Amino acid sequence: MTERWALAATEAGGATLAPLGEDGLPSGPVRHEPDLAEAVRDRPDVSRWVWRSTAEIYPALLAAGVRVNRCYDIEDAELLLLGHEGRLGEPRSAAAAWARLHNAPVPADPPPRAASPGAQDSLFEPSPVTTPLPFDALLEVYAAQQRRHEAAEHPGRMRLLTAAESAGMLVAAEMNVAGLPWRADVHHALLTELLGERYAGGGRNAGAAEPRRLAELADEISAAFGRRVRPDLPNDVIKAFAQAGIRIKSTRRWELEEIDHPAVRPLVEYKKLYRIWTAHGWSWLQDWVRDGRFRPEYTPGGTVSGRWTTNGGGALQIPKIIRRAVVADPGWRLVVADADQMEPRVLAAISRDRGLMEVAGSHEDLYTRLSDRAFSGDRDHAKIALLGAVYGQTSGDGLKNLAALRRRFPAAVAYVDDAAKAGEEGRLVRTWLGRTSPPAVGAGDFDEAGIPQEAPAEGPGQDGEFTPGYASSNTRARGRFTRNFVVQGSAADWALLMLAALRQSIAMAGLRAELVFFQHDEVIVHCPQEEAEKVTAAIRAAGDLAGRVAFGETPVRFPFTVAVVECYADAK
DNA sequence: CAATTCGGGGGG
DNA sequence: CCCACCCCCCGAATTG
Repeated sequence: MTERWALAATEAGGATLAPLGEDGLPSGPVRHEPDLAEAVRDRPDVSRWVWRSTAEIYPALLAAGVRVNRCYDIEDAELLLLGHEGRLGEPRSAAAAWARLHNAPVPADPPPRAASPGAQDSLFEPSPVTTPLPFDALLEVYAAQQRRHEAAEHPGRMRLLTAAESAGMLVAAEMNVAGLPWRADVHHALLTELLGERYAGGGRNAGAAEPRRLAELADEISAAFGRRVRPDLPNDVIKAFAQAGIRIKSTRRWELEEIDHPAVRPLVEYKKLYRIWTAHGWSWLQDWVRDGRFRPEYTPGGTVSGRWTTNGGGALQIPKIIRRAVVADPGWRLVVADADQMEPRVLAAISRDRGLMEVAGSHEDLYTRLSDRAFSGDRDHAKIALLGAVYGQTSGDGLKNLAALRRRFPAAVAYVDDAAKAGEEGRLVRTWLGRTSPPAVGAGDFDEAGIPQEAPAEGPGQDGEFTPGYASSNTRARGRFTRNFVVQGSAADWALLMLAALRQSIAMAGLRAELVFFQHDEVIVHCPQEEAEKVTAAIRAAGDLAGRVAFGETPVRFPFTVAVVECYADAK
């Protein structure tokens, strides 16, 4: 039974819904029911719910204990379709889409909601990226979107993309409810261990005195300079070094570590601890951790490349040391799974470079295999060369090694070179599934004030270099962006499919396991200890399945490093 | 006064 | 190699 139904919530908590036919238009009458969750619960055979916005409607269903198998998020699809059509920047609300269909005035999108620290209460509030729209108008937009998929460069992949990102929306909403297990007591102990006692008074850092350890380090720094220096003010530090006869351009850590001065050690230590204090200190804990869970608000596709962002709490930048506070519930485990060398494997799959596919056709470390074949066993050189190719490195040792890479893996390097060339020429590029780069920003592609640009850093002339003789730095930056976009974005495509497959298999197996964390190439599943093995297998299977679904038959493998741990910090 | 930019450092 | 890609977050400095 594969049925699609459209669903909208009414203000009174009811539902408006209708079955949909092949063309995306209603195949039966529109119904009105008094209870949104009941309406969904009563229709277990519906295979996909079509609605305006997952963030708007799904939290209410989850709060009522109702999960759905699949959905189609119209406003998310609108964003992807507009991007594919080269119209990114036009309003993406369903109301705007409807207006475009009818040549009516197009309403602007409402501004995005700001982060709401620790807001338990905001959990179940609608998250409005949206302007109201009548139900039948919404259905019109959906039907039109179905037709727009057919006009895409690869309709099948585009359908996969919108379906996968809709699944990502479900995962995000469910992870927001589950939360990442977080032991506030462990975090507190850790802060005290690192920073010393916190001075009384402050809920907030602002205005509060520094913790003891920071104050001590500040004193050490001042003593080393022989005068009072504020270590958190870069200007002050640069001046102090200048008076000591040492000229530095910035106070970045690696620059400080170059110099020989007694202030360096405490300064570097201060920076490390200061960062923890301000970004993951006591006020962070108070703002973001409730009832043993850290609940960031995930935004699937929050970046241009399709990677996710979070709307507060910095969930995707948890420092390694702070991960000691992420601890499974008693009797439960964290299954921490990291996709191995995801981006080079994806490059192999999308470029279909014979040599690179062979290298990536194994679960073994990709960089080691690469170095055995092309870099006489030097893994670091192999890794730097590959990353340099993907990032568009312009200087350093990577360039030398890039020449070797180009000889051995011509199709792979040509793939990213072509993407760079497209970017420099102002063309759009797409990920494997069809997520499309935004158009270049500055109107013309010429540099400000027409200042003549120097020739590109040619270095020792590489053969096969495509770079036109004189490209502005903006143009070259654009090329690096599109070069990286096709790889990073296609990797995000794969990760999204993997996540969707994992979510499905956990549900199908009837496990109590729950997805609690996702960070580009890494997932964490929280599960009863006895489920850990099944979860591990499910993750590996999801990776394989995602590879096949995204890229078709390919020799490329997508292995994971998996750790079953009680504490996140103990993984890898 | 609030909003924006900068410098630095965390993640992948 | 600390450079190249995508981000978030903070406090201070600067700008409106």
